[in-house]
Amino acid sequence: MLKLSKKVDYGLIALIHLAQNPKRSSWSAREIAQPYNIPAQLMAKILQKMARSGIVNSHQGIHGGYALGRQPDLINVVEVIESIEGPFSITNCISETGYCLQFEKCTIKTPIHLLNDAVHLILKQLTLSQMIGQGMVQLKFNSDNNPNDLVTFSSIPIA
Amino acid sequence: MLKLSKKVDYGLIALIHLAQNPKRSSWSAREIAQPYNIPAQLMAKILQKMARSGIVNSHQGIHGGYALGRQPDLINVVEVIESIEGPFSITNCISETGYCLQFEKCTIKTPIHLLNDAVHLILKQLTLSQMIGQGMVQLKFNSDNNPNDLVTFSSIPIA
DNA sequence: AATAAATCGGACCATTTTAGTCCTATATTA
DNA sequence: TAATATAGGACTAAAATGGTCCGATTTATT
Repeated sequence: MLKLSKKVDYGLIALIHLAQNPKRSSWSAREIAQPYNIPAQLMAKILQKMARSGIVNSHQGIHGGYALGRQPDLINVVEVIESIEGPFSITNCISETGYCLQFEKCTIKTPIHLLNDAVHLILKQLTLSQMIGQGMVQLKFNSDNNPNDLVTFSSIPIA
Repeated sequence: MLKLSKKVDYGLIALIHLAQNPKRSSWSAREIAQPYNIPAQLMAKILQKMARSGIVNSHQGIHGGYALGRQPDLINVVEVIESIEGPFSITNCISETGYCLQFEKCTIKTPIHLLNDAVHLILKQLTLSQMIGQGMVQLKFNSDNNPNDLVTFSSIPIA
């Protein structure tokens, strides 16, 4: 149900690790995976996918490994998700090739599509620099009917 | 990846069906399921779950069936998700009994928690009355860094 | 009273998705 | 040339989801 996969969790952990250790020019998949008890080969696969989309740079060879491909403020969560799992969509009928039996009579297309856009925007706004605490508060939103509901992104836990 | 399940889709379709047909006091699971090509027994299970949490009322017997348990503006998407799938959480480590191997060293707890709250709030703001087009635009949000990004919930498609 | 049509709910099975492993090839440095 | 990395496809294992079956109960109608 609307869950982030472990692979994306692992990808984010890896990126945060790289962002927080900028002095080393390169980390191997194994080095990144070990302290978090993540299977090294799985971490390697995830880093390879992020490398294909330019989120990280890789180099092979005996002292090879991975480094951030961009500055932390230019890496957002949607990109990470899409690099690991393909195009982002909250539902089965958006950007889907398969035929949907409900399609013609489907009454939820419009609201779900709007939900999709809202979640997509939130994920796009959350960057790696915010996650490592170097960004200012960047995204906040509230609603017309409940102005007291306010969510503020900050890397510092909100009391 | 962060997908709404079919069961939730079906639940929403059922609720919209009930909301859009207020003249009939009761619809059976089969009647609701049929026009959308949804398996009737599965729809029955979903309606039963929504009945347990009061989203719909049920009555047994030969002319039994389901009706909305509340006004459409008092039913939101989070409730529907939680009635069908249990407590809402975007990740594996929030409200989880199982032990997380990454927990002590986990670096993504805080950002993921904030993401969770943001998505939760969006889902809470979207009500059944909005989905059937009887609500005004109710939720909009933007961000400090990209004020032009604006998502507005409306049951009328935005051009 | 009997019957028909509905909900209730647990057990079960099938399918799909996700997580993780294995293996071979290639690159790079010492 | 040996050691240690990435690249990537194929495969297997595990978990989540989707869907079915069945026996029990409720209730309106005949």
